[in-house]
Amino acid sequence: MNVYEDIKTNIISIISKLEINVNDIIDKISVEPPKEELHGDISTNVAMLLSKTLKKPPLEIAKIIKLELEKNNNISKVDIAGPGFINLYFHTSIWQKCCFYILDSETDYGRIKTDNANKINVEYVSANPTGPMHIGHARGAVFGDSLANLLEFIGYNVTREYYINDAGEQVNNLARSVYKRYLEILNIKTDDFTDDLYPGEYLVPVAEQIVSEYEDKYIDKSEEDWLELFKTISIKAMMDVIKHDLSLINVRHDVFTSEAKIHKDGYIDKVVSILDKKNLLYQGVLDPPKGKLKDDWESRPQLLFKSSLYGDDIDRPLKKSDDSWTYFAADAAYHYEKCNRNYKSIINVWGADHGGYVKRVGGVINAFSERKIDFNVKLCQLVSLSNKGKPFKMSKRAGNFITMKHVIESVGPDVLRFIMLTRKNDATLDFDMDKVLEESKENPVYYVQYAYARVNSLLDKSKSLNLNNYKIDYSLLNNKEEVFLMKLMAQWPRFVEAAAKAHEPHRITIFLNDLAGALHSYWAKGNEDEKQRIIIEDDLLLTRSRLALAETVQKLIGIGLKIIGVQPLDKLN
RNA sequence: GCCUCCGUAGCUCAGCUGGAUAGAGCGACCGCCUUCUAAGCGGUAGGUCGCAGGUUCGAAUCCUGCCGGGGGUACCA
Repeated sequence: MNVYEDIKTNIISIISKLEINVNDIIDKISVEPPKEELHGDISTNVAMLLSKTLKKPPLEIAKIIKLELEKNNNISKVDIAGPGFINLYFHTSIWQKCCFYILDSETDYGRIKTDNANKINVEYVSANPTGPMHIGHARGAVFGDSLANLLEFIGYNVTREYYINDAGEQVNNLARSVYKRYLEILNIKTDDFTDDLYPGEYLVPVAEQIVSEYEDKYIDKSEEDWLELFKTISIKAMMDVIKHDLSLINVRHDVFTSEAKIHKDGYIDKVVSILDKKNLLYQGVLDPPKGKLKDDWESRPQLLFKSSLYGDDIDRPLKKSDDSWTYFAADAAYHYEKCNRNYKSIINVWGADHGGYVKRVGGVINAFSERKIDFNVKLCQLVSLSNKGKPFKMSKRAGNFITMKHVIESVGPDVLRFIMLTRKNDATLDFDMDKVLEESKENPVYYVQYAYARVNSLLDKSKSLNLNNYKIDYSLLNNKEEVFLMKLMAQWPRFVEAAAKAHEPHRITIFLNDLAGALHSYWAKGNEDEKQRIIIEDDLLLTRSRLALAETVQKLIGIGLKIIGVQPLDKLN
């Protein structure tokens, strides 16, 4: 049951009797609650939209539509206001009906049945397997996972994917770093860690594992003898760490794709020949970048992809000066492989520092799919971690590198997940580890969880009252706070759908915050006036009905929390 | 230089893809616990939506140009 959708259908059927092409304006028709309460329950702009095509003033069109809408039994009053808005007022019974539907329905309110053909791929996290995850990775992980949940909720068949960057120089450096730790454990002197290596302590256990298995077999061997083995073991160990950390915040993936395998399976050659056939490759010389020129910049011809045809600033190289493939070449191959899996839509969740990469990957996807696959990159801006207002300056060198695991251990997975979704992805986010645990409205997580828990305490309290002997009667619920709650919940389906289509899971936390606030207000009325309490022992029919409303709110909060992956709490302390 | 994101109350930010008189929390000030959980509620004060143009019935929202801040700027991943 979706009141807004029903009214839109009603409006469309009305205007389709007029001599116009409804499809032209169907997406522009707004059917939404007006900001101003005085403007009714639902407002629509349809008369203003039709004004141009019908060549009549909006007010005249509004009058015609008004007459038709007045035939709808749920509507108590239709007003025409301002430049041509049509404002609808509903009988309270429709909100009561909707509320009953939410509570009674076995499926989650607002959920749309899965359409298996509607395949969508969401790639997120994809942290390099060179070390544990930090707070920035956490944002991408939570955002991506919640977005995947959200898309699933509105009926997409979602594949959750992780791209493992297990090829190239950085994983060789990982292996070299582990080799140094290996020598250290065996008391063999080595040089200090150079800039390109990973000095973190977290590699020591990996080296210990190798020592216990192979002893000193590799101490005096040359790199080519141990590199592959060390690399394989280290990458696996790091992926295990990452997967474990992700499991702590309930983030999971369906598919892990290995960059090394993309190389090995010959996808790059395939892609190069496809792009070449489409006349999108050439040998060329790039202009030096403007601004500060790097010391080692040299002008030379190289194999380039015509990404500038797809909105990129310049064409992008596929081969390095040593004739090996660039990261982009492998990434192009990876996305080609992804495109072959029949997704209608591909979403990549990246850190903002990869922003410059969007156009070229979009370019190859458009090239492969003939622009048929909808490609979206969601960039998550930086997270600045602080404690009691003082920013943490993180540097791997100084050893004050704060891992995601550390944050989870100090604030818990629910707080971490919720806070990560209190801002939209393209705004920077301040994460204060201390503030986030405060017992106040400063902390939106508990504000929502408290609302959920409060309903539980009502349920406990009411157990002895044998309320099941009474039948829920929502028509008893018509005071201001009650109707407000019901109207707010009726908006959920359109809200959740809009959030999913905009790829903005943070809107769920905002909705939950509003809903929790409305419940807290309702509750507080009972502090001012005993008759406004939910449990009233000498009116059990009313108690039963009010309690049902509270349960409905609780149920909807539970549905919303599930999308953002936060556990509801039955009790707060 | 170029690309990109951000700029809304003292602070941190929402604003439902163009709607009517711009909202919330924190901070400030004033109230509410013999009460279903006060991690809560109510109220007051606080705005040139960075600036200037443009698009139209209508702009915080879309376009252009500035100003300020973050990120990115061949051969890393």
